[in-house]
Amino acid sequence: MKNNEALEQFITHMQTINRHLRSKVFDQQPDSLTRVQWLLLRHLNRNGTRTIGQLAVHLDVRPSTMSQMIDRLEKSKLVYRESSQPDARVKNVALTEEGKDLIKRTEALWMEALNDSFDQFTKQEQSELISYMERLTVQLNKNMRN
Amino acid sequence: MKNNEALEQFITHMQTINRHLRSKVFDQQPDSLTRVQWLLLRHLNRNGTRTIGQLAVHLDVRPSTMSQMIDRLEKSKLVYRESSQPDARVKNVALTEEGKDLIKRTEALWMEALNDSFDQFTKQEQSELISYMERLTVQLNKNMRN
DNA sequence: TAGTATTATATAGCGTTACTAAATAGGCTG
DNA sequence: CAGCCTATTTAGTAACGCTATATAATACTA
Repeated sequence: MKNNEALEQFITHMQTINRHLRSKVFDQQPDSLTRVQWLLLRHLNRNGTRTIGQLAVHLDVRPSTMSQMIDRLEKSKLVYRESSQPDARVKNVALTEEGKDLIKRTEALWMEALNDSFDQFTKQEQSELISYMERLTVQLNKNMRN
Repeated sequence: MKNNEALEQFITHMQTINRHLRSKVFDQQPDSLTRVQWLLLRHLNRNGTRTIGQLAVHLDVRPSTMSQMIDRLEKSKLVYRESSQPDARVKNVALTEEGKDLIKRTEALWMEALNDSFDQFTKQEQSELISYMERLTVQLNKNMRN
């Protein structure tokens, strides 16, 4: 198998799996959130309060984009902004109780479906897979710095 | 490592790596294409002519969305539609020469950057990683059918 | 074969995403 | 303190993505 072919297969699988991660069909939950909003809320739920800038970096969008996304989520009462210290320019974003409830309600089915597939691997296989991906992540992030 | 934690790490890495796959920063090419347009064009370049419906399934969007995306790419003279047989309703989409040129010009750097990271693995590791992802893909697609 | 149901795509409308440009306020440095 | 940089906001615009609807083509059934 030539290298280009291996890489191409990898890319294809990556894109396929990621579509599952993003798919609203996947979790089969009827709600009014967009895919991106859902992912953003989940990220906040898992990782806690984040600044606008951090969230923008995380999703690889401009801070202005993130600010406007947070506007809409604030309007929906799913997140709130609060000022931060020691830098008064920074705004932290956190989930409201309503936001937390929503994620909890909708995440379980999503996780379960992913787990159904992930569970086919042994513990060792899981570790190995994660190790590969971590190595890739590290290297890709390095390349981004160059 | 608890199962939920392993899965969470996997998800995080997946999302990080995929952001690289999608990032226009990643390929550092100045052009007027959006990320989604670029991915779509590349898909056509690699896989040849596809129907609107097929493309919609591939990107997990509605056919109407895809039709309008193709409208814009047709307007830019990067793709063209042509009727298909034996079903007269079906429209095939193919790259123009201009579209092909553009992808060729922009893809090399993108592939090279990915390869820089992928190359850290031995051939055996690559095969193993791809095998894991294939197993995941198959299982996830099965779950979608249920 | 006629009528009905289903399917592939197109079109329009609307909210969201994502970018750029510009602005404001805060922080840092010489 | 002035100038420069930074974090976020606001506005404008094109693209994305959905729903609703329409049209034409195909498939199915009595």
